[in-house]
Amino acid sequence: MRGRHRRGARWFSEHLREQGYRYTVPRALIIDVLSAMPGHPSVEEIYFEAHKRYPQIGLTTVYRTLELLVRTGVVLKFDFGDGRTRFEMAGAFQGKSHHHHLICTSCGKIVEYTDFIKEELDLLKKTEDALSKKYGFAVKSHLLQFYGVCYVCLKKREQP
Amino acid sequence: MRGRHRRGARWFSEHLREQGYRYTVPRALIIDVLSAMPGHPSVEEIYFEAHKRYPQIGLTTVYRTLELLVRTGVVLKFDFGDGRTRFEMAGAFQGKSHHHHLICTSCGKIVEYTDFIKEELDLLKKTEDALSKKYGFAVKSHLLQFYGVCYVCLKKREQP
DNA sequence: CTAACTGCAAATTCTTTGCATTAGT
DNA sequence: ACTAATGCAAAGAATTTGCAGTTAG
Repeated sequence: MRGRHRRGARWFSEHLREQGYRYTVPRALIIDVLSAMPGHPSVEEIYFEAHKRYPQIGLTTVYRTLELLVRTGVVLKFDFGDGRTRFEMAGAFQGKSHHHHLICTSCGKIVEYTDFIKEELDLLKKTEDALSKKYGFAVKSHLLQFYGVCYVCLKKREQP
Repeated sequence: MRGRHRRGARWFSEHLREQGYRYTVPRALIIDVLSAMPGHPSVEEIYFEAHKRYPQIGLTTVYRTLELLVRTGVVLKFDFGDGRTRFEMAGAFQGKSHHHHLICTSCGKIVEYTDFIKEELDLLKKTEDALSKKYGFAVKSHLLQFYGVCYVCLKKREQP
């Protein structure tokens, strides 16, 4: 894997331009910052990092930029149920492959798994096609998450 | 299907009691109201309906009760991306079978589909087992949603 | 009886909007 | 230059919390 698909600033610039958007300093920065952040940062966390490098950035801009990047397919948006929206670069822009999430409903721990993904993706693709046909939808994406209790929390419950 | 699995007040009463909770008037009412509501009502909508029959109910109680019912597996909770949390009775309590959702990101229309579900559930079950083993999680549930643009919105886009 | 539950009001938290200013192309 | 994008302050919306009074078991 190792960044094989990583995209440079040039690519993002063109990607945005093509869709009629400008490639601005805050946008470049947010892409850069998010690409370097592990896990699934919230708006606040992204703002915090961006602010370190460019103190005049506003929280509003972070909100608006993330919304734009999600809309143009550069960033993925998740709700893991902790009350804040979380983000990550779409796989292809980070050298990561497509993955799904396993969420501990007790402590919030998130595991990204890629095992078993191939079979899942095949079935999801098949389902997408069938749904498109049957309901006349242009299906664009899917969300698959598993919820449970992680081993740490399981142990805590046994002997509290 | 036809309510084959529908549960009566007695069942809910015992279900809550077993877990150490009381079966109160507001709780009974919310279960009743939600069971009768089609689609995926928000907290406000559930409150509105409940309020008709029992005007002294408070919005806070609706929030707290739904949280409780979700926690005890009676109700399912969804985020379809419109900024409010949405709910429905878990399939078995409504005579509905397990289903997934197809969401129009343009107008918010939700389609519940049950086609292909059997195959999906088989694979999801298999994945749950594998994830449980590999990551030591006790997997409790999953969420699968498809996003796209419905035919109405597709048409609007062609000729605006 | 008495601990759990309720309802109100106030507080919090996340997110969006309006608008004057700045900056990309 | 011309318009999209930004940043600030203020508004808005959903959800949570504190607490005194009520109710189920």
